[in-house]
Amino acid sequence: MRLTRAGEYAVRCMLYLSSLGIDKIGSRKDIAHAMDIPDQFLGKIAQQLARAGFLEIIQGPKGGFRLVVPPEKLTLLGVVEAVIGEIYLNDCLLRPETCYRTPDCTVHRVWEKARRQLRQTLGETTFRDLVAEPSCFNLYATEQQQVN
Amino acid sequence: MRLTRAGEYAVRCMLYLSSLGIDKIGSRKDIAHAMDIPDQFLGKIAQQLARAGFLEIIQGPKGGFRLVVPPEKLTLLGVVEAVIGEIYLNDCLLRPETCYRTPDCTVHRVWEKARRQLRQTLGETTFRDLVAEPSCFNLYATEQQQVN
DNA sequence: TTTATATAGGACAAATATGATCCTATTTAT
DNA sequence: ATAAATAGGATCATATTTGTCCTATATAAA
Repeated sequence: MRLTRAGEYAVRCMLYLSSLGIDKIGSRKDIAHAMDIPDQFLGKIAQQLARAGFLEIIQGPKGGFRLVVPPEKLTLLGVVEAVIGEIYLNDCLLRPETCYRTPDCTVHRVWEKARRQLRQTLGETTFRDLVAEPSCFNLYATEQQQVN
Repeated sequence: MRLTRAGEYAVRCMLYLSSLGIDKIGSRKDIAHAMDIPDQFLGKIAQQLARAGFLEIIQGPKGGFRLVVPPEKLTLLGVVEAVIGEIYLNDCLLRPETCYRTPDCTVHRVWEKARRQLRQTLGETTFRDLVAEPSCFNLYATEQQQVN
């Protein structure tokens, strides 16, 4: 019941790009190094983030990733779910057909509430919020920014 | 980010025992059949629930499992965590040493809040609540009860 | 227009986690 | 004593996760 590495890496990547700001390209190698993400793996994750419409991938020399959604429109929930899929906390909610009396099952209702709260909390957190104050990783991004 | 089968089975097992009430023994086979849990697997899970002090395992003929905690003292959180371990939603919280500035990391704080809410919601739900109204599975238990 | 740089994306491999079963030992009611 | 029931170690099967390799493709710059 824990966020996967891929999900964690996605958040780091978007933290980096958010601190760069919109329209500025970060190379895959730079991001991978700064945020401690395996380079090739980051490529895969970026594809998912691109499909979700959060970043644009630029090929060729001077290529890399570019944020296309302003950080204040980008939520933690969106980024995480783009990579791990929509969050369900139990099978019962994901596959109601396996459940006998879904609508009024008490257990069901508790998990539904838990899920709603979780997605609410992640959903109301934007990357603007996250980058505004120091986080475990955005210090790397700012270092990088000064170097360039 | 989903509850494991083992966790789900543990909940079902405790639902059954809660509806039986304290001091009444349910055989492993009966529980497995009624709640649709693989018989041997249920054995393993029961061991964990026994270690957590939620049920007692009785060997020999007429053996089985017996609830030792009143359903109103038994929470969904307790049962789930007895089987899958304490809930953390990301590695960052589980292993703060891998994190560079744990205390004031913004990302960290969001996950911490999410975790607190989740554990709160699961923790305030008791098995008395769950058995009081119909759930996906307690109908089996009551059928069983009538048969015996 | 060629070359070098950078990512894309399919295939695949390794590691880990999960789900479940087999088998012998042990407990206990009768 | 015997039979019924669970314990618990070992093991297997499967799914998921985390990557890496390799060829193709795009593009900036000489």
